Amino acid sequence: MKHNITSINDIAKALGVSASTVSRALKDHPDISEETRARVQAFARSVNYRPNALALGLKQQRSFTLGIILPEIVHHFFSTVISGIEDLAYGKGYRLMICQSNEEFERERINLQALLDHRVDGLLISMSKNTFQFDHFENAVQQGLPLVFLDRVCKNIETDRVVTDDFQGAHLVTTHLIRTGCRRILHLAAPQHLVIGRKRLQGYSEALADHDIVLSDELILQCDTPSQVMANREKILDMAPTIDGIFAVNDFSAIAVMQLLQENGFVVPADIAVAGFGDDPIALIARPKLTTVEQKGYDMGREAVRMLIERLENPNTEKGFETKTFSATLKLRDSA
Amino acid sequence: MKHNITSINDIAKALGVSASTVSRALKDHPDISEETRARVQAFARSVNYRPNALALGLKQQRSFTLGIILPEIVHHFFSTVISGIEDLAYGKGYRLMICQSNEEFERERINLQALLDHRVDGLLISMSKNTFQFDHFENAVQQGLPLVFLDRVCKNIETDRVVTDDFQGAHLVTTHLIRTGCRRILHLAAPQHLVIGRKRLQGYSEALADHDIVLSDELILQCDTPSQVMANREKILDMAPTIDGIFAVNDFSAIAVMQLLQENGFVVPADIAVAGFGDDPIALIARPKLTTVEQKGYDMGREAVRMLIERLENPNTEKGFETKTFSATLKLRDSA
DNA sequence: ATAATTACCGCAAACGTTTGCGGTATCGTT
DNA sequence: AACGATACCGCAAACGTTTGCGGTAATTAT
Repeated sequence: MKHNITSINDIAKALGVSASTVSRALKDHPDISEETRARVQAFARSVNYRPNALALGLKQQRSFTLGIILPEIVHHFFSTVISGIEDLAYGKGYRLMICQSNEEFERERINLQALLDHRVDGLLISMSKNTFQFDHFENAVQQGLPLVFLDRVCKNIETDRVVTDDFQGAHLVTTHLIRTGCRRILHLAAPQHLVIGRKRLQGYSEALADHDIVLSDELILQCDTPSQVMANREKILDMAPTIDGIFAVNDFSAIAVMQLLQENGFVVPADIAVAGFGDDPIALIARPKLTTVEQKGYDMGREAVRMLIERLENPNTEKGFETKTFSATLKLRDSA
Repeated sequence: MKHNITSINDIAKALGVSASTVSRALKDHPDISEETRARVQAFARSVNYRPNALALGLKQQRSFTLGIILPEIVHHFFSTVISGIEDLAYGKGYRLMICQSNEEFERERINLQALLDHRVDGLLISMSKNTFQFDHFENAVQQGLPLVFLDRVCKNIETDRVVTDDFQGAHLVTTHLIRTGCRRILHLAAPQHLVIGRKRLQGYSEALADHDIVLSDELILQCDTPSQVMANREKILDMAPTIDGIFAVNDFSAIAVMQLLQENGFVVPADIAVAGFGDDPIALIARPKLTTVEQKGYDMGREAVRMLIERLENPNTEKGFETKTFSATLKLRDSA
C-alpha cells in the first residue's frame, strides 16, 4: 500500500528513458529535447512526482533543515522566537527541527547530537541555564556548522549572536523608577552565571550610580520565578515598608511580587512601584498593568535565522562574527 | 574544513576492511570476529563516528522524524502541546519537524507537502481555522502515513484523534454558573464551522436546558478574541445590566470582557459572573482569578504522539481508528 | 586424505538523486 | 565524401547505509 510514491527511476522506466534524462528534463537542462522534456514533465505532474528530500540531502550534502534548541517551548518569549524563525525559514524553503532542553545540560547535548546526525544545515540555540561546559557547541562549529546563539548566548564560543540589550533595558526601567521618585529599589535578580542575570543587574546598578544612589546589597535578591517569590515571602514583606520600588528580572516574578504586596495592604504604585522585564501578555492582564521592557522575540527569531541563512548561502565568506543587539523599549503602563 | 565527518567508508578504508564489515561490527553482528569487532568499535569511538540519519532514512525508508502542523506556536495551549509531544518523542528517539499554518489553508497545504517531501514517519496536525477542503490530508493518509489530529480535528478524514471534551467542559462551566444563581448567561462563541465552536455552544445550550432555562439567541455572540470583544463593546455594555453571567469560549476573551465590565462599574462576580475556557496562565493573573476549564495540552500532546508511534511500530495492525477524549475539569476560582 | 562444517569477510545491489563524461545519430561544411 | 559540429541521451559513480549471497580459509568429521 505504501509504495505508490514515485521516484525518478519509476518515471524513467515508465517512459523508457534513463534516470539522468528524467532528472535533467525536470530541471530544464538544455541537453534535453523539447519533446522529451515535455513528456517527462507532463508525466511527472500526472503522477504527482516530488523529489525525495532525504536523497537530495544525501547527495548535495545539505538538508534544507535548521536545528533549534531552546530551554523550553512553553514560554511566551521563546514561542515568539520560534514563530519568527518559522515565518522567515518557511519563506526561504527551510524546515525546522525543534528540540527543548528543559534547562538540562545532558538533554541539550543529546539533542544537539541528534540534530548533527540529521545533518541540519545550521543551528539556532538558546543555552540551558545549567550548561557549564561547551565542548558540544565547539564540536558543532568545528564541523563547520553555522551556529547562531539567541538571547542566552555562550560567550566562550565565537559565533554570531542575537541578543536584547539587557543592560540598556534594565537601565531604562530603573531610571524610570528613579525619575518617578523611587530611591530604595529592590531588584529581583536572575542567577549571576547567566549573562542576562549579570547584564540586568549591571543596568540596575549603573542607573542607581547615575543618580548618586548607593547600591545596597540587601536590595538585591536572587529570585526569578513566582515560586521563589513565594519562598522569599517573609523577607520581601519585611523589607516592603522600607522600599519604594521593585525591578524584577522578568514579568512573572514582577506580577507575583506585586500581588503579594497587594494582598498585604500595599498599594502599587503609590506605596511601591513595580516593573518587570519581557512584556509577556500577562503584563497587560495584571492590575495595575505592568510597566515592563519589551523584548522583541519575533524579530530576534527572524534576525537570527536571517544571519544563519546568510552564512549558509555564502559558505566561505570571510565576514567576521556579528552580535546583533536589539534595543529594548520601555512599555510604560500603570504599575510604575 | 567541513569534511571531517567520518563515514563507515572512511573507517573501512582506515582499517583495511570492507564497509559491510564495519557496519556489522558496529551492530555486533555474529559474523564478525571478536577481534575485528573490537578494532572497529574502538576506532569508531575514537573518531566519534555517528551514522548519517539521511542515509539511514533513505535506506530504511523511515526517518525517525515526526511532522507537526499547528495553527500558531505563540499560543499557550499549542505550545504546551508541542512540549508534551517533544518530551515523549525525545525519549522514543524521534525528532520533530514543526510548522505553523498561521491559520492559512495554503500554508497548511504547502507545509504538509514539505513534510511529505522530507519523508516524515507520521503526522500530528491541528487544523487551520480556514481549511475547508481536505484533499491534502487525504493524500497523506493514502500514501500510508499515520496521521493523528489534535484538538482541531477534521471529521471528514478517518484517523486517530485526540480531543478535549469540549461539550462536557462547556456543560460543566455553564452548570456551575447556573448553580451559583445565574439565569441570563451570555455566551461568547467561536465560529460555528469549528468543531470546538459547536461543541462548546452545545454544552452551554444543554446545561441551560437541563435547568429549564430557555435558550435565547441574543445571548449568543460570535466573539472569540479580545479585539472582537472591543468591537462588540457597545453591544455588550448595553446587554450588561440585563445579564448575570458570561461564558466565554476562551480565557483571553473572558478576561477582556471581564475587564470591560469592571471599567464600566460592574463588579465581577457579584453583578456578573465570568468564566472562560482553557486555563491559560493569564487566568491566574487576572483579578478576580478566572474560573475556567482546564485543557490538558501537555497530556494531549503526549497521548497523540503515543498513538502515532504505536501505529508506526505496528504498521499492519488492524486496529481501528481511535478518538481519545480528554475530559475537562473545572478550575473553580474567583470570577464565577 | 577427503569431505563437510564453521568462522569470517567482501561484493554488489539497493534506497533516490545528481552530474561528468562519453557515445551515437544527424546535420551542415568543404 | 569525408569531416567537424551539434543535439540528445545513457553509463556509472557518488552520497552513506544495509544486507543477501557468495567466497575463502581453517577446522572438524569420516
